[in-house]
Amino acid sequence: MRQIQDYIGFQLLQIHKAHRRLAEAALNKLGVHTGQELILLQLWIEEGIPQSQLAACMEVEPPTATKMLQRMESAGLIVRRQDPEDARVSRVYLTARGRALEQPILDVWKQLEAQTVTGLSLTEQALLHRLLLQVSTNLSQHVVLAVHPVRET
Amino acid sequence: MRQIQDYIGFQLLQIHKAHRRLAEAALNKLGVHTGQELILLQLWIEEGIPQSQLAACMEVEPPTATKMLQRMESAGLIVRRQDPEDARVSRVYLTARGRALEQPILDVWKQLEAQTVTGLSLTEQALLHRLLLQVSTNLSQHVVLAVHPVRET
DNA sequence: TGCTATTATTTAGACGGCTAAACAAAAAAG
DNA sequence: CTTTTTTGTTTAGCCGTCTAAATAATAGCA
Repeated sequence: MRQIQDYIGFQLLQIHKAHRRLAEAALNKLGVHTGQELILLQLWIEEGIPQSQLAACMEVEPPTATKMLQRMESAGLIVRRQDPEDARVSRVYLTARGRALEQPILDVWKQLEAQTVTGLSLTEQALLHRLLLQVSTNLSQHVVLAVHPVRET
Repeated sequence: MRQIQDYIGFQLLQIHKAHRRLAEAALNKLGVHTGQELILLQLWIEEGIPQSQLAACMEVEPPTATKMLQRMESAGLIVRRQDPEDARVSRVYLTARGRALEQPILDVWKQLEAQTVTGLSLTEQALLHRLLLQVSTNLSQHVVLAVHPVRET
């Protein structure tokens, strides 16, 4: 049987862990946690969007967004204000502190990307990107895997 | 500037999320959570290993292993027994329930892998594997990324 | 108008992951 | 042989992630 270590799926798991480790270390120095920078990234593009939309474009469930935003608000990175037209929606805005993180965080991502593709030619990078796009598509189909029943001996 | 969506690092993040989603859905039906199956995987190879070693080969910190094993013990998947020779180490053993999960879980992984590489030729799969190996190596160097100071306006 | 969906957010609680600090037992040093 | 150091595990507490259920406010419909 093939070793689990040979599975692409397993490699992706390990890579993700390593990638996260490096990102976390760098972002912590800026007072941010991995994941939060993606929220900021969206806000730098479009400030004041409803948090439901923020959750959607991050592909995260609403409760996850709620928690993260609560923490980011406590940390003084963002503020939330109720929409005057629709009292249900809460819109998210940057603070000066949140705005000031744009360049440093983009820089962290840039360095991390450089580290990630070290030793790969531009051709290989493009190829990897294409292959990962296919994988991404494959996994986004929300198929239901068959699960064989457990027969206890 | 390059969009963050074009970064290999960002693709890896999304892929991991999707992969985890599918794995979690399938494993839940077997009464297991993602991550726990990797512990079982190791135990099917080598039962009775010290949990420090288990943590090491999963590349996870000791407290993480402790928590997971506590839950898995509550769930009746494993048991932990103190080593008689060295009272510090706790060795991990499978229960019948944990042993019975071997085939179903391997099957889930096999299906998930098939889903992952759908549409890729064997050549492309080998290529992807090789490229990911390089990325894995790149990210395993525990370099320290430079972090530019934040200048608030 | 008033009742019923529907929609946006939050709370509660579980899980994987981490760091820092406590704890216990064995090994090393004096 | 006693003290100090090292090693293995655990506790506490934080963060991201999820699901299920509660809450609140708008929109729809009779």
